[in-house]
Amino acid sequence: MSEQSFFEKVYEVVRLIPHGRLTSYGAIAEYLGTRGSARMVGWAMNASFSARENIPAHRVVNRKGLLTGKHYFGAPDIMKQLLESEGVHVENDQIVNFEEHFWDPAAEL
DNA sequence: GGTGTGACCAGCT
DNA sequence: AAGCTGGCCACAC
Repeated sequence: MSEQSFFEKVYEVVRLIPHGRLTSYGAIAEYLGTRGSARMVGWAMNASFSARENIPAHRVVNRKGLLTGKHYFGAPDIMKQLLESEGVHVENDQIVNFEEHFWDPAAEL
């Protein structure tokens, strides 16, 4: 298991995010044991577009529930529509009731 | 093999 | 109160 790269771990956790749920970079980083390196998770997401399989990166937002990486989806509206498509309300590039949709891998896994 | 980077987080001013 | 800086670690050149 530990043979896989850090990116692979992040990808798998992101894939395990339930439909209609959200999590933060720091939560994933903490679950992976690299709490101080939340940036690594975000960076892994950037590489996720290079990944062969589709990574639901739109389910990952920052601690404030803000769609920081929306611009990286190729269009600023894709991330928002993906979230709304899953029943998650997004307003002003921010998740509505983020705490309710928040999914903690360390708690669920 | 060293430097730079990066979709963050938390603390300090 | 709000803005800014530093720190953190893994990957690419």
